Amino acid sequence: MKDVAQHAGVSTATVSRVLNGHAAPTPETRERVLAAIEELGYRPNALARSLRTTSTQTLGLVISDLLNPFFAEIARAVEDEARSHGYCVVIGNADESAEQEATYVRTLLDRRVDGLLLCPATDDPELVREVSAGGVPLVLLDRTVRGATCPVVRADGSEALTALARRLVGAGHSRIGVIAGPPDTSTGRERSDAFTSVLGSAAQVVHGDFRQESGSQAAARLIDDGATALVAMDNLMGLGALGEIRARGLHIPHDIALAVFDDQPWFPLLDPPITVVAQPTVEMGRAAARSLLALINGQQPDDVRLTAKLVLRGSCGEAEL
Amino acid sequence: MKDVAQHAGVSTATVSRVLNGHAAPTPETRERVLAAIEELGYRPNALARSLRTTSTQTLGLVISDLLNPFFAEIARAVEDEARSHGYCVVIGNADESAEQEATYVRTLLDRRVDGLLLCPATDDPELVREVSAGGVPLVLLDRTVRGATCPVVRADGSEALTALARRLVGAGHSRIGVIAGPPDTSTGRERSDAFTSVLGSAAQVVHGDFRQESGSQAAARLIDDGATALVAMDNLMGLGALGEIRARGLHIPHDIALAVFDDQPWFPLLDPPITVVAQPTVEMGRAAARSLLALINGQQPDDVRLTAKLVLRGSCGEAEL
DNA sequence: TTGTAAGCGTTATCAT
DNA sequence: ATGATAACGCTTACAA
Repeated sequence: MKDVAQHAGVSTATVSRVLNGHAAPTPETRERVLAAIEELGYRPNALARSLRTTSTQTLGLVISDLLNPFFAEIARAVEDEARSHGYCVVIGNADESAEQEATYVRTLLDRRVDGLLLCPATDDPELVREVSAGGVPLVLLDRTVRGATCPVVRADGSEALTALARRLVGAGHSRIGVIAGPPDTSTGRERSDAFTSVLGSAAQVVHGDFRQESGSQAAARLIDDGATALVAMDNLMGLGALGEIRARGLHIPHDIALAVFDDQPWFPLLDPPITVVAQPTVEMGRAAARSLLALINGQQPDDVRLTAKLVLRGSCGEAEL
Repeated sequence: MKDVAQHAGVSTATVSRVLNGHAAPTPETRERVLAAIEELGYRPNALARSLRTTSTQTLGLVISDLLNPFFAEIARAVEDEARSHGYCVVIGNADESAEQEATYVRTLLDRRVDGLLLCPATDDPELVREVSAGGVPLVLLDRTVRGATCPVVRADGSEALTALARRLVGAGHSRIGVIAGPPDTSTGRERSDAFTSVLGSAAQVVHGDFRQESGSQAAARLIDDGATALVAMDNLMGLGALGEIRARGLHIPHDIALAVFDDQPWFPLLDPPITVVAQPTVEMGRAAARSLLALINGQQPDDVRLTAKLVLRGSCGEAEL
């Protein structure tokens, strides 16, 4: 910057003014400075700028699992929305581990992100408290924590799930296996509760960890126990369940019905196509980013509750109904 | 930091020494400083530290498309490797757009990442030159550019592709449709070349853009032109091709054979399972991160060339061979 | 309109 | 072993 200033025959203050679009500099000096910048290939140091202004124009996003297409879509939407407001997004991948999540949150805070988007790995409000204590704007995404005091953006699947439950019962299923998420996550509990509340003793619940392997194992147990329908509460566990069904040579929906929470681009391509509860991922991501930006700008955004939709495709024997 | 210093009755210099694990401070003072840090909940400002040390302990990763599971896996591997060396990764999503890619690269450079991992959107060496001119360590991943002067990490699929081509010809296919990537990307050209070189006039090539929609369109054209086998040169275009095949009610492999470059967890679950050329994504990501770290440490890592493997599963009529 | 200079939170040099 | 102090590259009163 000093070089640029010298080159243009001005002070660094003037260079800074030109850089920041201040009204002050004359068109002439602006011209000269711009020329010098061009010639020297000067690029401002964002670190120094941030140190001075205490604003990084950066949002932190800590997600549970980058390999989960659900979160990948969300990350993409967050990024799009943030970019359109001149913000950058730094993504942290927690891998469904509470420790790694905490590590990432702290790293991002240390780097002074202007705000944080968090998909909490567990219910524990401790980490959220820590962030809030630091005074950093925070929005929870997809999942919430006990007694959350910050805005939350999520999708409500209860209606779709009860509709699905009724449908399965109507189709004659009396032993329905639920592959649920961890009981210490809000989505893990809520989805399972919404679904089973209609079912009573017809439902049998096995908890997984939102990953493929746990889906296979849960499916195996439930099938062994005589389930005639399986509902996986997240797409990765759904993938695992599907694998187990195939491995056993069972036919969908004749031998066993299957439905999955979260849609995937390839679900319609299976035979039969998979019935799902689809979350509005893009809208969730965008809404979360908007809420966070509002918070950063001193507003108090409300919680956002979008609704997930049941998409019937045939894997629950819809054709026969 | 000043507060911590006061609290502990020392200077900020000593606090810094404790923080950075210098040998100097006595166990006693160290103790006092640590206590003060704890009590005040002090966290060092990474921006200030970086400004001073000119090291951010951060790697930049600019990938073509976060929604592409291939890149998501790579990102994950890069992050794992980087973390194990105490580095953070900032991911930029270029969306297969050269402009957005350039924007991200510049943003990351402005934030003074210690090194950059780039999956170039096109062949154009301009951006690479820009980075190199800035003296920032750079490693190319998956794709290369014309006359690249920096280390490149990629997978070689030519052997697998020629084996696949021979197999298809042996199975009697004389009209083989190739859904290739953009001709201005190294992977787009190389894969298509490797595959068609064995085929001669039996191959018909249509270029897509590495995304699902272009895969459907290319498949439609090729099928209309009488192709009896389709090979998609990336998993997203493969997904599109599969959709088109299903939409037309064609049966794999009887009506048409299909193979895809890049494996996916759900490919084995289709009926028949999809034959693929599988890239070692995790190793690619890790190798790239390692090369970059080596570069940062002043070494001169060699190019890394891993090999992709042909996985026969049935979608090319292997059972009948 | 422009320049001078202080300060953002660190680290590192040089004394002590 | 510890403490002043300058410096990192920038922004922003305040003065001119």
